[in-house]
Amino acid sequence: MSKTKDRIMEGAIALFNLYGFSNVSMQRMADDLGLSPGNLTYHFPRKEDLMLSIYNLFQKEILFIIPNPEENKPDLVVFDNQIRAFYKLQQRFLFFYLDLLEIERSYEVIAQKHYAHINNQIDSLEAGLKYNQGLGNLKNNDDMKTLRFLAEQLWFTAVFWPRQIRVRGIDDNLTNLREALWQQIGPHLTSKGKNKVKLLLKMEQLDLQKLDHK
Amino acid sequence: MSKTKDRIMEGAIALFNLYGFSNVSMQRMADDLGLSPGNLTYHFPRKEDLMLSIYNLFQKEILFIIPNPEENKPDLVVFDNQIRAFYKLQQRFLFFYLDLLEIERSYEVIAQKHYAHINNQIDSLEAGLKYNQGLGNLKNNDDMKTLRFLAEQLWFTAVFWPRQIRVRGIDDNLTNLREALWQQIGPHLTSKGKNKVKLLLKMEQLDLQKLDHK
DNA sequence: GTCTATAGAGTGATAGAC
DNA sequence: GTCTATCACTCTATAGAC
Repeated sequence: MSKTKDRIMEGAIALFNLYGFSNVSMQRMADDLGLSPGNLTYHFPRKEDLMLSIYNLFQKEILFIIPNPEENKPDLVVFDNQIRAFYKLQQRFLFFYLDLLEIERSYEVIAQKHYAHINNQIDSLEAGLKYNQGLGNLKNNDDMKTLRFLAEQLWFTAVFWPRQIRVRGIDDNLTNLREALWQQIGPHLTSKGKNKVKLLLKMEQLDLQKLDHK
Repeated sequence: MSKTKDRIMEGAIALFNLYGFSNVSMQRMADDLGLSPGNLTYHFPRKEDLMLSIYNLFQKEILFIIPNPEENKPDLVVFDNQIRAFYKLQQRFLFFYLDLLEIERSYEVIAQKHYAHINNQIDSLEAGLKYNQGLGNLKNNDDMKTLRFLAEQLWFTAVFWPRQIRVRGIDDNLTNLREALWQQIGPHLTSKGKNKVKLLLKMEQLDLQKLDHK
C-alpha cells in the first residue's frame, strides 16, 4: 500500500467525520490534503473506490473487536471491554455510523456487503449472550427468541447511538452508551450476573473518583 | 393556503419519501409536479421555506397523536393505539425519519425547533409511563430514573426504526415495531399489566386469523 | 400566478503534459 | 506519481416576459 494512498484514506476519514460524507467532495479533499484533484483520482479513480477501501479497512478493524459468532466468547467483563473498544472504533469511523444510509444509497456494492456484516454482528452478539447463559450470568428460562431479541436491541442501540446524540443536539460520552446497554441487559441477568455487573460498574466509579483526585 | 402551495407540499413529501431529501432537487420536483421551476420558487423562494412549511405540518399532525406531557394519559390499550397511529404518521413523513440528520445539518432553524420537540416527546412518553405506574400496570419499585430511561429507549427505538430497517435491507412492518416496543416494556410490567398486554397481543392474533380467513 | 431563460457555483470524472 | 486544465452535468436561486 503506497504512502500517499494511506494518507488520502486517513485524511478522507477525518474530513468525512467532520463534515459528513455527502458534504466532502473530491475537490475539497484534494485542497485539504494539499494534493491536486488529478493526483487524488489517480489513486482512487472514483469516489466509490475510495469509499470501498475505507470500508474494507473498517471491516478489518471491527472484526478484531467483535469476532465471528463461533469465536465470540466474552464473559461480562470482556463484554464491557468490547463496548469500550467498539465506542473508540465508532469515533474513528464516525461518518460511517452517521451517514450509513446515504452511503448505502450511493454504493450498492457496499450496501450488499454491509447487510451481511450486520447479520454477522448480531449473530456474534447472540452467541456471546448464549455463552453467558451457559456461564450462569443470564437467566436460563429466557428462550432463544428472547436472546435474539436482546442481541438485535443491543446492536440497534450501539449502532445508532451517535446519530441519536446528534439528532437530539446533546453531548456524547462512553458512559451513557454503556449505561444504556447494561440497562437493557439488566432484566435478563441472574443474581450471579447482577453481582458481576454491579462490581463492574462500581469499580468504574472508583476509577473515576481516582481520576478526579488526580 | 393556496391550492398550488398544498399540492407542492404533498408532492414534495411523496418525492422526498421515495428518493430521499437530498436527492430531490427543486428542478426535479418542478418536473414531477408539472410546474415550472419559476413557479415553484414563487410559492417557496428557497428549499428551506418548503421544508419549514412541511415541518410545521408534521409537528401539527404528530401532536395530535402524542400530545403534550400533561395531556398524555394513555392506558395500555390507548398506548398501543398510539403506536399504530405513530407508525402510520411515520410512513407519511418517512423521509423525515430517514434523513433527519441531513435536514438538521442543512437548516439550523429546524434543528433548534426539533431539539425541543424531541424533549417534549420523551417527556410525554415518560408521563404516560408514570400514569400507568399509578394505574398499577407498571412496577412501583421502578424509580424515576428507570422510567426516564425506558421512555428514552422507547423513543429511540420508534424514531430510528425505519432507518434501521433500510440500513439492514430488510422488510418493514408494524407488527415488528410493536413487538420490539412491548418487549422493552415487558420487564417493567406488573402481573396486572402483563395480563393486559397479553390480552392485547392475543386479540391482535385473533384479528389477524380472521383476516386470514377472509 | 405562471412561464422561459439563465446566472453562478459546485459536482464527479477525464486528458494529457511533465 | 503528480500536476494543470477542463468537460459535462447538476444544484439553488434570480430576472423578467406574459
